[in-house]
Amino acid sequence: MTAKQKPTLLLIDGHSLAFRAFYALSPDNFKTSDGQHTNAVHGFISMLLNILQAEKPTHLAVAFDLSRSSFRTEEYPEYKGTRGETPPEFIGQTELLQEALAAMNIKTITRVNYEADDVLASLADQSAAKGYDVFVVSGDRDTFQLIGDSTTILYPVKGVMNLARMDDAAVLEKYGIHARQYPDLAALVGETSDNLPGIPGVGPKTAAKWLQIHGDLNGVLDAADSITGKVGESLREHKELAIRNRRLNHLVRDLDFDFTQDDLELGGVNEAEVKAVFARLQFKTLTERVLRLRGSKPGTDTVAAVNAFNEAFEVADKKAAAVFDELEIPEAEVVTTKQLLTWLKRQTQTIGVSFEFSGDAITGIGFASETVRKFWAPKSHEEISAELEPWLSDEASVKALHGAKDYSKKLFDLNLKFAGINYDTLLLSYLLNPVGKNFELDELAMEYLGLAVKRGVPNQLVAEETTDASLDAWLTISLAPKLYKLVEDQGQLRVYGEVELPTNNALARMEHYGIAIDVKKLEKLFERLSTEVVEIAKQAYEIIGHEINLASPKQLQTVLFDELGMTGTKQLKTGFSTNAAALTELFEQTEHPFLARLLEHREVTKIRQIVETTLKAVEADGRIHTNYVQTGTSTGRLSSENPNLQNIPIRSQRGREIRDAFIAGSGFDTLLSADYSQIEMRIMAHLSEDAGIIEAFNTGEDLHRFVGSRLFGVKPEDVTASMRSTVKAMSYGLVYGLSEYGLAKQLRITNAEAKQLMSDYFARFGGVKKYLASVVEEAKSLGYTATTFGRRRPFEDLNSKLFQVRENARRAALNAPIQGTAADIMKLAMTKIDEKMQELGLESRMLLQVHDELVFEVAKGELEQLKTLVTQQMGTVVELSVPLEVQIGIGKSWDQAGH
DNA sequence: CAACAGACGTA
DNA sequence: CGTACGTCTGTTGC
Repeated sequence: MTAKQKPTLLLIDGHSLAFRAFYALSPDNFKTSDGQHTNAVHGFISMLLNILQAEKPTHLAVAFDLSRSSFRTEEYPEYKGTRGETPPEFIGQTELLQEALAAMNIKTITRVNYEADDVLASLADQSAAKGYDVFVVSGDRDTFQLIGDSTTILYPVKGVMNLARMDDAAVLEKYGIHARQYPDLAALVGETSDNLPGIPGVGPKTAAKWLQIHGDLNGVLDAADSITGKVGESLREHKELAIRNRRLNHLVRDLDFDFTQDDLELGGVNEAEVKAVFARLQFKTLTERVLRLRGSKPGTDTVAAVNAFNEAFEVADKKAAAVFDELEIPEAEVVTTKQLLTWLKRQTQTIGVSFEFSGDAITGIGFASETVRKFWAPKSHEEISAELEPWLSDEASVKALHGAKDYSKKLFDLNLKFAGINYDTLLLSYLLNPVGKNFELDELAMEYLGLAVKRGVPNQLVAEETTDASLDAWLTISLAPKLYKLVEDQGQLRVYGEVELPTNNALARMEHYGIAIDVKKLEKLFERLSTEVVEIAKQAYEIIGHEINLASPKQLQTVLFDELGMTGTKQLKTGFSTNAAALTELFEQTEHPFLARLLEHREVTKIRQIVETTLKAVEADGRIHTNYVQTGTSTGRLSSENPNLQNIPIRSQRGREIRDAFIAGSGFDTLLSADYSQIEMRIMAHLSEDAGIIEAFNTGEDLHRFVGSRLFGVKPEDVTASMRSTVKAMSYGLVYGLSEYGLAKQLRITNAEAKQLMSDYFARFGGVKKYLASVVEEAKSLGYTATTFGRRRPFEDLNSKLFQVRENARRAALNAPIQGTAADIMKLAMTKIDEKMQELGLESRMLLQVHDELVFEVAKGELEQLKTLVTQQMGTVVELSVPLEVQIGIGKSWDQAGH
């Protein structure tokens, strides 16, 4: 058979892909010098070029919705009614996109009263009938009904910008039904994004099961009477919803057009037009990619357009941060040891590095400059230490890594020295967006480079198939200067260079060392607690006369609120709360002995559970090596995981026994614990410049007693315990954005009393009031808060129309600079202490950080020296208007070292 | 088996 | 309706 290329038509839902691009790329990074956002246009064109390359269509059209109204909204006004307002950054981009498409000689189609998908459906059907292969790009799953032998849907999937190729087999695999049945399934299940509720209780699985048996929606409805159970009942009751949904999700396939497929044939782009339009968009290499399209027509070029283009880029180049170059990923090259060393020796620029591990062993290392990718597979650990370690440990060989701490720790474990790390793209991206959850290289490449990295995922459009370390190294070196520039522009260079980056070293060492555990002691404790649990549970069962699962809130609700007839206090989604606060309140009302047993059971099982996970985390060296996550919080604190050593119990006696099993390891004398006393209140004093609070700290008087005496107008010695605890609750509450309502609830007073208390407080400590108000005001106008070191946290919800959303943002914004400054201070102290300890060659080690506390393992004869060093460094990292007080404790265990 | 809610440990 | 976390358990729905 002779191969003649079948004509292939590519149809795109314009809004759908533009929106998809908008959310994949940050608008902040795609802006022209006059402030027009272009991320949606850039992403769209970039995606389009990828598809053209991958599918090689001969014909192309893009359909746009004209407005939100269509014949569907006429029938059902709530259709798509849940969609929010258009984001302000998106405004104007549709028009720009249409201009860009026009310049590329791509036909755009709209139709009054219809949605873009109806246009696509009609074109797809009519073209398939004429022998075309058809690809439809749409984020609307309703288009699955178009799938056929010649029609395929390219559907955007989550994460980085990718398109899944949905044919009948793919739909069958994902949903268990054929593509033609999909709209029936959607009708039964409903579509939240279109504001179309489905049959209550019916999910995709149930719907698929019915359709497999009964063929289509009509079949299911006809058989409704024979479907048993709750869902059957629900179906009979709500069948008209499904019928309506099916009518609305049916795509119109017979629209007439005043053009033919021939008019959609891809010709060349109009070079002058493209240059003119793209110059306005300030797209540089994207323009080159477009002009490289097959059959570009240079004919109508004009001098003016070319000049405009060149001029635009002279301006734009100076504003490099606003302009994106389309990047070419270089080919990876596998190198021998000799080739690698020769190459490394010649490099003067920063090198991107990424390691590949198998277990603990290094199996490969990627290296990259902006234009080169190298991959080296060492033959042995010895080869690494002999050949590469000189470069790895060379301070002057500057490196860029993504997540340097984890690599440093692994290299410490392998006894390799590692230095010269100036760029950590993980930390840089965290500083740019500390609220983010995903800091993976691929995601960052999409957001900051406009680059969709493909790693050979099947069933997706693949531009580049590779998974090796050299790609990570190249992405790292490509991201590093851009992220660094952004961090610099935001004034966060200090927090990066002085706080985050150096903290890497201290953390890598702490994780590498780990903390010693008295395993026998914990095992005994576990046994003892288990016995207690059984005993307490037995007593509880006897009281209510039967056994239940005391860990099940649901079963507890039945016992408490049905069987025992108690009146619940706090309402949750699933019924009344059974948490400790609620149980305590119930106990005060009823004095029912079951509640006492239950509360004790809760405490003991919780402690036992922590003992169990702690024990499981002990490694072969008898120590626990937690993982500190430097990107784990939105305020700048660390978090600790696997296991979390920042929430080991201390308040209850049973809990403290766990701390008693955290001990100094063999060869070490004791543990030393150093903590900042009341650091957040001190920062509040400093930031607010409130004379009263500052005086309290400077006189050395107990803070709460001092504030209490001012607030209640009595002598400090006459402040009663209850006055002091009221003041303490309020002072701490303020750091967390406490409201009158919250204060009233906590102190069990009326709202009016709480209001009076707060206004008295603010009257005496006016600086605090002024400061707190200014934090919110500034965050509202700037869109972020900042610590004294410049660490930012963005806030978008401070002007939300929804009370709860707005209030949540307000409280978080009040707290962020305080908690964040405390975190900065602690990280800085850790770095200084770590550096000093290295410098002095101490054998003692820093092991744990718990936000305001550090735990050290003290080597013989070093106690006094370490004590002085730690107190000195922690106390003097920053100069505040109040002293930074450090408390030191020493003991054989963490519990004994605590205070 | 995964996702969610509820609970609870820490600063 | 006081901030910031991580982990476990039961439950639900896949």
